[in-house]
Amino acid sequence: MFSNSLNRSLCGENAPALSDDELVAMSVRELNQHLRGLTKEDVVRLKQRRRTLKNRGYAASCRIKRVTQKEELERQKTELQLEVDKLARENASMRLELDALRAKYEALQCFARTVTRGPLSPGKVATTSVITIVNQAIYKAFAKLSI
Amino acid sequence: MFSNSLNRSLCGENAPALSDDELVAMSVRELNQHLRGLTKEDVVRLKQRRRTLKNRGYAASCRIKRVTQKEELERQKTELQLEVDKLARENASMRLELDALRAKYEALQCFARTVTRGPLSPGKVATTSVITIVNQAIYKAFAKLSI
DNA sequence: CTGATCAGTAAGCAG
DNA sequence: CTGCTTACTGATCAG
Repeated sequence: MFSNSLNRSLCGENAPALSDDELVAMSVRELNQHLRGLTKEDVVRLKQRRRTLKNRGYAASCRIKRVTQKEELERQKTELQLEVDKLARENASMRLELDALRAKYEALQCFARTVTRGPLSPGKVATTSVITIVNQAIYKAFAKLSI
Repeated sequence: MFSNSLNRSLCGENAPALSDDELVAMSVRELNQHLRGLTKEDVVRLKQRRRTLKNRGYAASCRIKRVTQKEELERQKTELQLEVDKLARENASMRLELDALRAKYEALQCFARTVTRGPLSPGKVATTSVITIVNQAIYKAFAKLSI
């Protein structure tokens, strides 16, 4: 907002009349060297100008930090949303798998119960026909289960 | 930052010398009434003061909005994190259930295959002993499966 | 014109 | 003192 190139022309006296960039980048030791032979008032003025320039920079970093943190927050939010979606998909597919398996298991269990219902007793029925019945049941059920 | 209560005492002349709060809350129509009989310069000054006061308020809302949005973002992030945790737990328990059911299913399937291995043929083995073998196998396997 | 936002400034706090 | 943050201000932009 302010022109740095004007600083030199403003001080026609001695001292190279530091630009804003030079002044703000200067170390304390360097600054003290440039302070030699200046009025106490000028020293205060120069130090205040330096402080103001520094503040300008601090304010800028503060703003940058603020937007950076906001972006980081939004990034994390997006990441979490993706994870939620992924887990939800896994969840749904597992639920389907579980239901399907439960159905298959129950069918197989049902068949097994059929096979074992009323333990086969020899002599009660003609054994040959019992065997035939068992075999038929087994083939029918297992075909249905595609075992 | 500035004392509003001082405004009245600063203008000893006519006009009640509006406080900041009054000036900023005033409608344009009300403002025009207070503008009667003032220097063109004073009118400009008063309008500028009003604009500055308004700006002060705008800046405050802007800051409030900023922190509100940040808090909202963090709230959403927390919410998503909770959902991730919940889904992950559901996921883990379903995976366990699925594995357990798969094991049970495979055991039952294994038993079923044993029962049906080499379809029973009458006459090849004494039917009575075949039936006994089948029953034993059934009871043993089903006991293990706790059907 | 009104409201919102940006960049600069000073005040004030913390290290 | 240095660095950061906040409130205020004027400039500027959008509606």
